Amino acid sequence: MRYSRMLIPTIKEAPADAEITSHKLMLRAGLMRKIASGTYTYLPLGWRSLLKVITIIRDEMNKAGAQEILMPSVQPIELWQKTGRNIDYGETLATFKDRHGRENVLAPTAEEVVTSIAAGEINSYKQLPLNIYQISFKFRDEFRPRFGPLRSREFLMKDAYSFHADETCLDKEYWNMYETYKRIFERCGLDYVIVEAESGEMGGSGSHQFTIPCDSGEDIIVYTEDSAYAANIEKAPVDPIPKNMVSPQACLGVNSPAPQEIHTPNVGSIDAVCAFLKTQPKDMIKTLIYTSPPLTAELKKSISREQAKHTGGAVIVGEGVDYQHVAVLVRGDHEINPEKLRIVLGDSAELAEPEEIQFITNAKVGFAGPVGLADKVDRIIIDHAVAAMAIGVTGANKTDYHIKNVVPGRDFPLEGDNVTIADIRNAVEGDTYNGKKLLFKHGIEVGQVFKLGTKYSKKLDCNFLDDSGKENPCLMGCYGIGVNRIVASAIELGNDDNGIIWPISIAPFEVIVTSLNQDDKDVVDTAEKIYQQLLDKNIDALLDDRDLRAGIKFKDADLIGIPVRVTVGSKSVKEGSIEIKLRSEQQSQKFPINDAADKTIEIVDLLKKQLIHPVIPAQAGIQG
RNA sequence: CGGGGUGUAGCUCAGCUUGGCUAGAGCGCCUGGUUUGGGACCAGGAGGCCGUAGGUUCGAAUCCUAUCACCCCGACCA
Repeated sequence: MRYSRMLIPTIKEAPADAEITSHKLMLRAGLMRKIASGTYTYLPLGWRSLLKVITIIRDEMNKAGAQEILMPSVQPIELWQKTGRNIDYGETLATFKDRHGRENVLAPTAEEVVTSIAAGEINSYKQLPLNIYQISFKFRDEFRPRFGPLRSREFLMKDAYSFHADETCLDKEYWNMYETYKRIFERCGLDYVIVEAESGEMGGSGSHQFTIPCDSGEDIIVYTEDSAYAANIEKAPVDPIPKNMVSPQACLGVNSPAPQEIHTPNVGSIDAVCAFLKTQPKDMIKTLIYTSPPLTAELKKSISREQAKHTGGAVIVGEGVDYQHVAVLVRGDHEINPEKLRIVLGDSAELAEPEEIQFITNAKVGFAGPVGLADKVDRIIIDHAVAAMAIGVTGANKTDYHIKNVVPGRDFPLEGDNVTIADIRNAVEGDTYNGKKLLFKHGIEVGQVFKLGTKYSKKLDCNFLDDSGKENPCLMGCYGIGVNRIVASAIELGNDDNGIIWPISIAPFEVIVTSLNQDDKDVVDTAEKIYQQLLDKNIDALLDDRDLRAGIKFKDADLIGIPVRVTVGSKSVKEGSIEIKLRSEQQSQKFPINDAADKTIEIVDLLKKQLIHPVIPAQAGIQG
């Protein structure tokens, strides 16, 4: 490709709305342009990188025995209603009505479609296992798109789905994909970490996440100090805090002073209460009221204060569904982990509406507490750390009042039919797991493998006949990779003040031949010759043939981050040589013109070999 | 969705508090000349319904109202 003919609109200053390095550089290097919030056009250089990633993924997936297909982006909502995921996805699922009034969704993923396809085509165990995948655009109407391609509304995803007759077979394919993913990320030149993950809305059990550790990542990975265990924050378990470690006052137990109600007018927040009572968040007990399962949007709208009053009792009965109210207790300095809570509950839950809370606690939001709450809710779930508290401050279930000297176990029950003590909060600094200190790091999730089990096959009748003629639902696995995120995280990892430093495997070009003096025929001819030689040897080369000053060409080459630069200028050509410089190094090296192409090819090969990175720390003894 | 902020030239922004504008700067772009190994210099030039719609006023980029778009923060707040 000739630079003079290519659309590479580099800019000196980054547009004001770019925050993080990769986003800024992708705009500055002319890889993409924003068209609206969370939607981007990929320009020639950006698309080239994406295509290179796609090629690597496709190659490895095919080698692993998966077959590529293509599913539609527009899917009928009926499929989603069958699995109930139109509710789970909520607003993130973009829907529209077509001219006939049929409701469609813009695919955020494709479990429904692929399972319904498989349901139609799979009849016998003899057709199993099967692994099919696609690389296509997905759409998620993100609550808040940000960080450019890291959280965009439209993005490229590789999604693979496998079907199996038994657990052993699923397990085997799961690890096959796991190993395939390792190869993919290695070939992309990324340092990655594998962590245990919750399977989230996908359902099922068994999941690992492939994460690129870097500060701009939105995910938090948690690992033990000896790196023996790593998980994401949604999953990471914490050891219970031993009671006697909490406070010397623990021994006071029932001898603690009696609970005392205090007037705390308009003091709702933890911080405000702490300031008012001169206490600390860790000495407070937060009481949150959840509704499980979450109310539908219609039901939420229909809750008015009047209706709440008349609902009577803690249970709101929807159409054939029992809605439970659950009080969840965590320490003031801790955060509830929705995934852990979901597992304990066995169902998803959402914070209750203010009207419900008011009805249950008899107080404005901000003054709920566990004392006397047991009869008013269906369940109470208490975090280990709260159970271990000697004494604490809570809301009084009375507007503008709190209670101090509340002793868990004395002033509210720690056991009973509807009381559960469990690990339901996020790990924080200072926590341990298996007695080992937990450490934290930000990361970008670039891939995830799941065992889905029969969640989708049961709902969509994806069955097969086994060798005894009995019908069974297929066991499924699913495996996703965010293509745009790979490109963005490569830039997060590889950059300096001058611009991008690509891994050679996903760079838009492997080599840039910089022709410095367009008015010097020897220079032009030499550059042209080397460029042609490289093309002949299948090197992905860009010839900078623009009639511009040297400085601009160097700056642009650095900004767009081409790994190898061959510089052809008047001075060196006169003495029969050219220079080769790596983007990642400061110094260039001179070589005779005749050796230029061979030497360049040698360097490109070397860079490719160096891509194989060791897996850094903590992927644990998870495997096998 | 709640809170905060910003919309002025392709990009980065000034001007708005205290209306007087025939709207500015730097970068980028076009022309000519001098330069030419790390984003050159000089001269000339093109480019804006000041996000949009109303309103106040002799007069609005500036004040008021509405609306749209974009950016940042936000589970709780017990």
